[in-house]
Amino acid sequence: MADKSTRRGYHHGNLRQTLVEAALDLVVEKGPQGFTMAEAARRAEVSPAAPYRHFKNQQDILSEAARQGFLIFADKLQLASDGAGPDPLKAFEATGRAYLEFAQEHPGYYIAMFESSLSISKDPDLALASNKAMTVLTNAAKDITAHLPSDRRPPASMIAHHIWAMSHGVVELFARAEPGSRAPFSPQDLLESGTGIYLRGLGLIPGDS
Amino acid sequence: MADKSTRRGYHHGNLRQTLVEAALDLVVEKGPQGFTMAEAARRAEVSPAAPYRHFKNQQDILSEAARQGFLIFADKLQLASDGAGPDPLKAFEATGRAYLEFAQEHPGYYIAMFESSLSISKDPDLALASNKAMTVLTNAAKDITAHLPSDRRPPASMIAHHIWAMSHGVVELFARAEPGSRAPFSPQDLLESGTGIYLRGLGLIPGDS
DNA sequence: TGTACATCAGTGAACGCGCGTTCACTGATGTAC
DNA sequence: TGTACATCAGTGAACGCGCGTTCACTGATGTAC
Repeated sequence: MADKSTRRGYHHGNLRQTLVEAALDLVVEKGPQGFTMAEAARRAEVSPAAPYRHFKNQQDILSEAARQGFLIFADKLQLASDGAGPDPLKAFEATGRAYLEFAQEHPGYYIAMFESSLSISKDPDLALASNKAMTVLTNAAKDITAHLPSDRRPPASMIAHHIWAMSHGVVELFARAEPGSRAPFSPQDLLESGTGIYLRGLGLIPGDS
Repeated sequence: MADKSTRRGYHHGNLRQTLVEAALDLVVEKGPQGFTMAEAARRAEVSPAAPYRHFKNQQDILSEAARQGFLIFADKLQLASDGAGPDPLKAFEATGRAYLEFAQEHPGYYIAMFESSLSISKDPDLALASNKAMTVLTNAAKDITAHLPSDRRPPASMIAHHIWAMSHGVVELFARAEPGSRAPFSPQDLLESGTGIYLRGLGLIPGDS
């Protein structure tokens, strides 16, 4: 209907973020390495040289995408944790659900963050954002272990790593696959039941019920 | 010292497997998409056209690599399970350790199998090999749940999926990273402690000890 | 309010490159008799 | 054992392609006075 190039003069106005979003789409469509500078520029309807006004190089766009992703991710986890009421166990479970939800709602961010093999430690901004997310998870773990007798209390960060690993595994193996291909269980059910059994193992859920 | 092209006449003799191995190396060095037909041929010291005598196209090499990987993987898991003695719990734990070991010993296979985004369901041979591995895991799960009261016994395949997810998560997040970057715990410790807590949650390990 | 000028954010053409794949070919090997 | 011939497994040159990045440029915007 409308002219495609409406309201676009010589300057784009929002090219930086548009490029990041193009990268996110591309990474979802073609895999973490399927993203190219040229295609991103094409989708943003600018010349192939334009992106270099905003990013040093190809890595740099992905890096920025991952950074944004970690921040949104951390926020979402925090929000879920905070909004689950006073019971730290409920908060922890809500955080796990939020993890999976994030991966499904924002596959592009998730891929940029965890599958594009950029070295987090090399980019301070990225490291900061990543740590922020990890901290939310670790805090949630701290809250649930606070009630455990100290002789049966594993380090909170270890628990956080366990849950992170299981969540990530569920996302990669069962949430990304073609529907029905790999599991007779939904990713949600798998993560919920898995963390449930795990939490019982910690002594936080009674044997029955 | 020796002439590099010693004992290589017009025919290579073992090009098919050599190419698969080159692909495995490349995939480790440059990521799942970093593998190229041309580079694989170069490493095998044949012309760029030679690979097409053995493989239909690029996908086809990766597919074959993954297929081999699944078979070796299944064997290794089975061997670990069988060799752990009569206690099914020990067998299950040994299987988990074998999973991680495989990923560390054969990163190329692991990447081809789980990170190169080939659709397993499209290649029957690949599906067969993949199922074989999954079956080993499920059987190990079946054996440990056999002793549980039936009202507290989750489906074996669900348990298998849980353990698979956690193992995969540990591999991807903590075993592949640059040393010391992400975790204060070794991948081995993380997986061992994680499955330990999980098995306690199933009621298979007593509360203490 | 108006003007000169610096700076910003685009353009478009070009570069060199490596890739996947195909083609007609040829050397080596295996087999029927 | 020897020979004719089919088949197998290589070669090397070529194709068209899309990519990342750079360059000198130019149009648009913001600012000092």
